[in-house]
Amino acid sequence: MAKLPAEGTQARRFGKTRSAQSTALLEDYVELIADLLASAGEARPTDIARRLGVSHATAVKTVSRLKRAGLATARPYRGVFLTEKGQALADRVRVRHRIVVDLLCALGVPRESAEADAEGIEHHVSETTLKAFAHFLKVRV
Amino acid sequence: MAKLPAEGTQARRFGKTRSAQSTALLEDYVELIADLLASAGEARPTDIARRLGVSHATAVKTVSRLKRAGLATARPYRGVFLTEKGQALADRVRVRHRIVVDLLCALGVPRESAEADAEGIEHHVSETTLKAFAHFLKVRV
DNA sequence: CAGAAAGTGTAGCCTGGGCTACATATACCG
DNA sequence: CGGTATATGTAGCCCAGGCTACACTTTCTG
Repeated sequence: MAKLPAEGTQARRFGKTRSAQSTALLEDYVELIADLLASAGEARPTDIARRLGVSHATAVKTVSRLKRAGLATARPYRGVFLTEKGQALADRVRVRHRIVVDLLCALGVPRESAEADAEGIEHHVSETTLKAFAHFLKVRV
Repeated sequence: MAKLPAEGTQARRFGKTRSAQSTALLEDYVELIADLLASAGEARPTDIARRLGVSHATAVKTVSRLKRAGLATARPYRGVFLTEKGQALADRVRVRHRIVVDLLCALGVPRESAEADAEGIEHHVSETTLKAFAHFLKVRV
């Protein structure tokens, strides 16, 4: 609408959105694995699959992608663990998730919706935006 | 942490996020096509491709998915148009996009980042959350 | 401690969304 | 009006991320 952005700008944004999507899944897995390790002491493919609502085969396949990406380690029949890099990512993701949920709640979104939407939103929140969220929460709540 | 959600809840959220991703692209296309039709009078596959930063072949393929989904019509070498359904979707998407961008700006996110992040975020904002955003913008700005 | 149950892994299939390469259609001009 | 440049469409490839089916471990239990 009368905006007519220089075509390169929009293209760049879309590219970024696309690549964000490819890492989103890995972030979710890493976050969940960290959670399972912390709460249950182990992260088994079946647990992961159940929590994510996918088949165990899908979970196994994705875990092998995590390994390829250097985020996790796993030995057959012995559960999944995070590498340092994976753990660091999990920490970052958890912090970001909290902030997004808190922000939505602060804006009046009911807890349940906030949790659900945050799951999708969080992967697209840049550092800059995250800082703005955190700042808003600090001064405004 | 220590949350241990009933496993079904989280699974449902992830499922929703996944399906949101599959419609996200179609929403982007529809929005862009509406934009091109409004500003240039026509939407050609090559323009779409350029704006989205993909090859024209990809654009053509996706347009055919839009057709299958009943959102667009296109005749060979004659450009792309939206069906009523597609136009309605475009309108909804545009409104949502505006609200998300405005909200981010209201929270102190610089315009440039707001536009970029909104591109990814908007597809995951539920009706409920969108209403909360709109309400916040009304009372608070 | 053997057999059943539960978990794990592998293979093979499908769809979406990218790409390049090539062939065809349209449009623009000398 | 013919030829070049641009746009369009098609084919075929790749990878991610789902799935089911099947085979094999591990664990639990009578």
